[in-house]
Amino acid sequence: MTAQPNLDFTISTAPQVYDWLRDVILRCELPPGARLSEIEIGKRIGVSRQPVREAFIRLASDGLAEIRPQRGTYISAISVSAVLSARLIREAVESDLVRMIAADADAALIARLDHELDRQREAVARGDTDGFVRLDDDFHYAIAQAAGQETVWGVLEGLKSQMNRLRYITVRAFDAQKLIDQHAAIVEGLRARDPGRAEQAMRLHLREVLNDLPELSRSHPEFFKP
Amino acid sequence: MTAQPNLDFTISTAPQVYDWLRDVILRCELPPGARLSEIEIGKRIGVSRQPVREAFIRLASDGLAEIRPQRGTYISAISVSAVLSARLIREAVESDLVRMIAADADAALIARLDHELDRQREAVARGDTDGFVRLDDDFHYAIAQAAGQETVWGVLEGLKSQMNRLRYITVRAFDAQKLIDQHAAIVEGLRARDPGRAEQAMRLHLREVLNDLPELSRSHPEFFKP
DNA sequence: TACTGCATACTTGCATACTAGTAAATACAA
DNA sequence: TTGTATTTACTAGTATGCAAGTATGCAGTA
Repeated sequence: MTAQPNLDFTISTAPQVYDWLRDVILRCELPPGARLSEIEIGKRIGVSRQPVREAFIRLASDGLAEIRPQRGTYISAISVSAVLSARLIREAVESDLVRMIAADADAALIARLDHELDRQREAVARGDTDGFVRLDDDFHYAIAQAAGQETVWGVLEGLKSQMNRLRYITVRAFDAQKLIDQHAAIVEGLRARDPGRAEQAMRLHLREVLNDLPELSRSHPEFFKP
Repeated sequence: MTAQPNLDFTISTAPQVYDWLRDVILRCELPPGARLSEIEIGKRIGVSRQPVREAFIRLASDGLAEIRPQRGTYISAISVSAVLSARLIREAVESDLVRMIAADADAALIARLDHELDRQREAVARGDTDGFVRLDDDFHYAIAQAAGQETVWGVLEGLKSQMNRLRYITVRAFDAQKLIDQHAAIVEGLRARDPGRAEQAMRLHLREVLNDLPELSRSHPEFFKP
């Protein structure tokens, strides 16, 4: 973790420090359990303790950091129960969303989703893992948008933060082709205007993480907590 | 808003200030749009700006306050889209939970929920509105608990914060009897071990707020934002 | 009366000094 | 060598001072 944020001193620095640290944590450049220091980070980016401290407070309220008074601040371990909760909530919500739009899925929507599938295949073909992760998000956002529920997607994004770190400590490269096939199954359900089929495809897709989580938490117990 | 928090100076004051202000805001003792001041609140409870400021930062990241640099800090207006999103998420998640437990709802669970219904009827009989609100939460928590998803309920509680304020600006007293009947319908679905019936009863119940929201936002436009 | 410009009194953002609590290294004794 | 007391370095929590942006009221002008 040597990189620095690009600070714009014409606007408040504390939120910029927060955005930077959040990104660093979610990418596991600072691994769970790593120690943070107000002074050390302040020195590195050229500000006092105060803005760094305010960033820590927000990270702690997100569950991404843990402030132990008079002891130190640490990157939170990944909470297995938080991951499972976020997954369950995603499944419940996104299966409802896909059901809502299935009945009158028009050609424009199907074309949009088919296009997203093409982009996903291209990313996998050129081995662009980070790009695929972004496109995966784009696909799910497109469905929320079609349901007119962009705000709901915003809430889900917040919940996903714990799950995000999982991708970076995966033992083996995750099977992007499998995920694309599952996306395609969802689109097929929509193309057929079959709510039940689209819903089941979505549920199956969002249960995928359940396959990897036990193995992950076994092989990296130091990164997890109950 | 004349009350003061009971500060325990053996532990950090900033989180106590946060808890107190959050409670005050959610009970609408400080209405949406009201102005907060670091100095003024600090003086009132006998601490400096710093702990108050840290409380403001957390409230802002919860969406309950809005910090306008060099201008002031204000209680956030109730976001209609946030309320609608929280409602949609609740419906999706809780209908899934009730479906999960319907198939093997045992006598102990039914007895527990029947008991909750009795307590709700008692609260209404003695006109204890605040008590009923708490019991309403207890009922839904009991269902989450039966599904082994206490953590999920914790997440939902965070989302509900925007909805909480609605209860306190209701034009007319809300129809507690109607809500109890809806709760009872959910229990009937569980007693019959009928997942579909229990789910539909839960969905109907959680759509109730949709009836009041338009009227509320029309009659108190100053408390709402899109 | 209506408008402009400025003085003034606020606000939050940031830096810094100080306090108190923790933990680890060290000195010392058995 | 082992166990204990003490010192020391470090942490976050709080208070406070200063800087810079904003709103407001008032004086002066047309």
